[in-house]
Amino acid sequence: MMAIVDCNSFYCSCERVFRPDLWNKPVAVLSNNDGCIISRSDEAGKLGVDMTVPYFQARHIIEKHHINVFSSNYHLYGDMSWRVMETLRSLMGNKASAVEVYSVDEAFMDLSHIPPEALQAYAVHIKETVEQWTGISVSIGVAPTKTLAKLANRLAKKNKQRSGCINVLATEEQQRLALRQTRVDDLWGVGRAYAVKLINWGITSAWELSNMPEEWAHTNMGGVTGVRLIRELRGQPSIEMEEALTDKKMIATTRMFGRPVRDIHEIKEAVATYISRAAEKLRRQQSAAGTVSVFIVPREQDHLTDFRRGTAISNYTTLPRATSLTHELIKAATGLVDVLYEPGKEYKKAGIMLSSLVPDDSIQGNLFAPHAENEHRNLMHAVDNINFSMRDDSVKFGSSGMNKHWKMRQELRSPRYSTRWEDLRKVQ
DNA sequence: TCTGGGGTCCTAGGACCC
DNA sequence: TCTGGGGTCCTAGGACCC
Repeated sequence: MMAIVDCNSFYCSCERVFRPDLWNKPVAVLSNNDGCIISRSDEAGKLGVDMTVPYFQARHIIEKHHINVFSSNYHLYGDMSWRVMETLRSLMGNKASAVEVYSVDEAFMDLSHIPPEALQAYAVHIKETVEQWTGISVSIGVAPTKTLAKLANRLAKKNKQRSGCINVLATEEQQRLALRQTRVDDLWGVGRAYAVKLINWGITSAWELSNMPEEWAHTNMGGVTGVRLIRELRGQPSIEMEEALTDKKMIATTRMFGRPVRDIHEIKEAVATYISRAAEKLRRQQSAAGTVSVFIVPREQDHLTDFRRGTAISNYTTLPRATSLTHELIKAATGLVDVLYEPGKEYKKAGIMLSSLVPDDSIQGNLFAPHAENEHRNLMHAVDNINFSMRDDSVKFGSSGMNKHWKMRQELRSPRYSTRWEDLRKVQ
């Protein structure tokens, strides 16, 4: 059997761990740039704060009910996430393959060693341990496949009172009932596009979908992906547990600007800053990038297009040799800005992507490489160390700019309680 | 006025090869 | 007029996830 452990209103819960005065109070967390709501507590939900609505639209409700709002604080969430995952790993005896970290607030666990009659009690044990050790409350779904576990968890969250945030679908009877209660567009693996298709075909419940032939799924739902989905719904495991800690295949950094930008130098500063951040991640996993892509999004036509897909203008360069050196990557990226930028236009967003990642075998320096190259590597290493131990961006490249007028807004961020000494919570 | 930021996998189709 | 068959690799784009 498979379990999914999912933190409840994760970002809000993180904010509350260090603020007991907010327990049982409505809380909401904003996306980058204080753009929209990306997490809200149950209390805030009941007051009418919906997920993904723009902040400016929810603002009147927030002010009226004195809802506590925070800009996102990824240092805090990242650290709390690590604590939760470590707790799960230790519960599984630190067997690496038994816990798969699926996202910042979710993990799959392989419970095949637990006898069916003990699953419910074991799930309670997991929940209580995580809550006691980390202060974060979780919901748990248990079922024979990942897809059914996700479905079980959804139902558990929908009715927290009755379920106690735990739902075990051990028998076929329970699974069938759960499938009947779930709409097809609420399934893990069915997004907006497939939902429309399915409903047009008259398939509305997960149960109905699970009864469709595999060949049908193959032609109509993305080939093997659709077949896997159907099998998973029928209780045949078709999505395996994945290796923990695999290297990224691509690293991206993209941001909205805090205000529209028309100056090419500011765009280049932003791009250089994003590259620096991505290159740091690149070196952390000991990779080098063979391709650098850049995109910028003009402000015009805002209302004509889906703002997420936007009308990004993009281009990429294939480097003569894969590299992890920030200044080489910056040079390529700012060169692309020259190609993409049109004078007179206003831009609202920019982003970069590092791809064609390969292991950087020579990251330790290479005896036969030119002297200068090793110097560069040592420099990068030093910069990473300083920025890690002191403060972000203590040391940075001049091309990243000093003033950063384009920088995103983040006016309501909480302290980094658990990752910065100076932000440590004080107790009287 | 004000709408996030990462990622992954899969398929189709073109280029190219023998 | 009539013009094979099979394979691989790569890329763009669609779909999904949180």
